[in-house]
Amino acid sequence: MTIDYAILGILSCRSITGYDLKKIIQEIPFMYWSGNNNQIYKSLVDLLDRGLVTNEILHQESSPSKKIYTITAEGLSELKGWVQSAPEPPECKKMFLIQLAWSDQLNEEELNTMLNKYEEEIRMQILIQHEKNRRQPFSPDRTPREEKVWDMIYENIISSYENELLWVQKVRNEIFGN
Amino acid sequence: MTIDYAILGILSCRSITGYDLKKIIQEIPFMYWSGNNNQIYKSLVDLLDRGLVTNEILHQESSPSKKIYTITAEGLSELKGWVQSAPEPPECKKMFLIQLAWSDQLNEEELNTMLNKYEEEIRMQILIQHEKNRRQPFSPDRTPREEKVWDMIYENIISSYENELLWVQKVRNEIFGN
DNA sequence: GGTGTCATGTAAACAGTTACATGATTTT
DNA sequence: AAAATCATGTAACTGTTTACATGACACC
Repeated sequence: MTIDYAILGILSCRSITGYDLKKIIQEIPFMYWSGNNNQIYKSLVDLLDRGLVTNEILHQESSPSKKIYTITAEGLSELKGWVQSAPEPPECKKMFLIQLAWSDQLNEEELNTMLNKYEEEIRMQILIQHEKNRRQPFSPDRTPREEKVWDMIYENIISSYENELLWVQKVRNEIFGN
Repeated sequence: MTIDYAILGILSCRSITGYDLKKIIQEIPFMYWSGNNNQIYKSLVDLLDRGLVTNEILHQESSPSKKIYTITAEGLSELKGWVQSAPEPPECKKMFLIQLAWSDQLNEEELNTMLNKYEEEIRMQILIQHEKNRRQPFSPDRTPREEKVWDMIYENIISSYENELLWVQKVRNEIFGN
């Protein structure tokens, strides 16, 4: 599971509880495990078994006990190994392309409405991204280089959406233009 | 299941067997259900039950019998309804961004190697896409407008990869430049 | 004689999401 | 008094991928 490496990465910056990991992963936009993410509890047990993390149980009075997870030396080298492993190409699920592919039954007005809705949706996503970046939920910032790298990651996401916007405009031009 | 609509769409162009559907879905790049895709057999049963498709069984001597699926009027209107339904934003899984996010353990050379590998991978994907387009595995081409739409879909995929290339170059510049 | 294609499917594994359970505390 | 937060987790479901099974035929 690749979420394992997302967990190891976050733990490489600071030791935290599963609950906090869950919130961070939900907030960081490029960690696409979006909705209520309960796989992390299973992953943490797995990482413990493999000796890549350890945990310290804090019993609190009048509140459930916390488990604070910390990455081990083996965890760090496992993470480093994965980071350097062969990168996969991006996998994009663009449902809209499939909808567009079968748009032949629609008249011009209906097709135009489709494109408008998509454009609006993309604009909304760009706003959401900017908002997420503004709130800065989590960023390691251990070194100036890392700071730059994280900036570039956020830029990647925004630029993907902006590229999509340009494309919609081109489609409209190509089909309805001149 | 969204693969249902991919199936309905293909059947809206021509009546074919499940086997052929499988091959077409595998070949069309924006139908991302990639590997050996056996869900379609289950989907076809489902679509039959819902009356969105019918099938005609051809018994062949000395060869397994074929089931040729045809879309019904209800299937066509179901498809039209879905096409016009609210579009989802693209969902991109970019593992590389997660790898990059935890690259702080690497030295400059190792980081540069990572970026080079990713750039190479993206270039490879662009080649594969162009090759797929060249072979033209399936395109409906029922109307000039549909032809244009399909061209734009292919352009979307290529342009996403090209945007990714530009981004890698920018990252390299931002981190190692000047 | 082994591999590949045609054509259907089943079974199992894995990944990811949603819903639910617990139980105390804090906020509205 | 109701809702949200803290903190852990389980169970069930959906979606996707991989592997396997069948059986005839064609190709090398």
